[in-house]
Amino acid sequence: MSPEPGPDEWVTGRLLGTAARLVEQAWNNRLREHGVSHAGLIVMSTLGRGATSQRDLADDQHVTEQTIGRTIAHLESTGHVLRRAHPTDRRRRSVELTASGARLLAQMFDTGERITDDILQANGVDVDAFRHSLTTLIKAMDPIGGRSADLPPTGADDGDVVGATSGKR
Amino acid sequence: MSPEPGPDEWVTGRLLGTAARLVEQAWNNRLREHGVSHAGLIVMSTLGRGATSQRDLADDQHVTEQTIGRTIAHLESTGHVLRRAHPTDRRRRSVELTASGARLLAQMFDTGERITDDILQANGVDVDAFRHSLTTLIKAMDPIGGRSADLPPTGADDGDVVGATSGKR
DNA sequence: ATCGAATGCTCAGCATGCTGAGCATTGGCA
DNA sequence: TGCCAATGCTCAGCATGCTGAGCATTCGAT
Repeated sequence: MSPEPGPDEWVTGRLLGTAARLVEQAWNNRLREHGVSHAGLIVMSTLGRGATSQRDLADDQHVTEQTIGRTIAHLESTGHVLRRAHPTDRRRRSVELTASGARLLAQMFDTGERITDDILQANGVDVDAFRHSLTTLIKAMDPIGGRSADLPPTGADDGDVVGATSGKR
Repeated sequence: MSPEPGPDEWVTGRLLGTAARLVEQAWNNRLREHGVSHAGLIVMSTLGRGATSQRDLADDQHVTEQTIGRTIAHLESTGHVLRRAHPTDRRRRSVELTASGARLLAQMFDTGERITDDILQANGVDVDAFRHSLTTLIKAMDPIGGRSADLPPTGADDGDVVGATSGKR
């Protein structure tokens, strides 16, 4: 018979999903006591570079505006984030960190949790190459091309992070 | 100390999540017309190797039994899968493919969609190394160690029914 | 200046994940 | 043999994703 999980190709997607889930879980376990989720932390880390609209956040995270809207609503309800009128465009809502949010972010920053990279390195995996593969895949598969835009360039060595796709659409 | 998206480590989890989401989406778009989700397809592909319990499926997919239970309920409601009493253990429910489910699986098998690997290869990424990195990460992070075990090794022989392991399309 | 398309956001509804609780069956040990 | 922990599954409830629809604002072309 066919004791195979399917075309070889299927394996990659499966592994990707499992790995992402495990990493997210690990983060959530560490973040639970602070009342924030992994998704929330990522949003907050982006906001740490300055206020933006939900639209820009959605593009940056590669999720829909509905999803980002709800996540932000949660962050807002816990007081980590604030939504106010956008200075020039009344359709938009400007999102920014509150003092409490900034404090939490800084705290997480300091602990500098290393959940994945140490494990990879300890097992002889080239982390940079691994990240590059992921970035390549994302760039190639992203349906909305390079919509994410005017976030300030990330200062450090993370060369080609997702959000770095330039070119406002 | 600069406008960074967080410790460098954060980037990996972010990329992983985004990539997994994009791949899942791509699959779902292709599977929608068949009334199956990516998660469902993966379950079905495992069942293609023979009936098992929900417990074993959960371990195999690295998700909780509650999650697998609901996914299977959906597959059952669309007639792709069947649950019956387990032959020896009345706590368990034996899950197996129906004729319709097997047909759909074979069909997806034949088309042999290549969503990720071609892209990676076209961009000079070593797919095997990429998979190896993912597997390493999963093995190291999996909280339930090696509970998923008694399923036949995935890569075994190749006298498969529809012979679509690769090379197609 | 006006009208229609594009854009930004929200609500409603569905699917996958997870945790927490609770029920039935098994299985090990006194 | 009898009892209690472990195991397999389900229900309830929450969070993140997505699609589809609908509303308000802005932009662009006439």
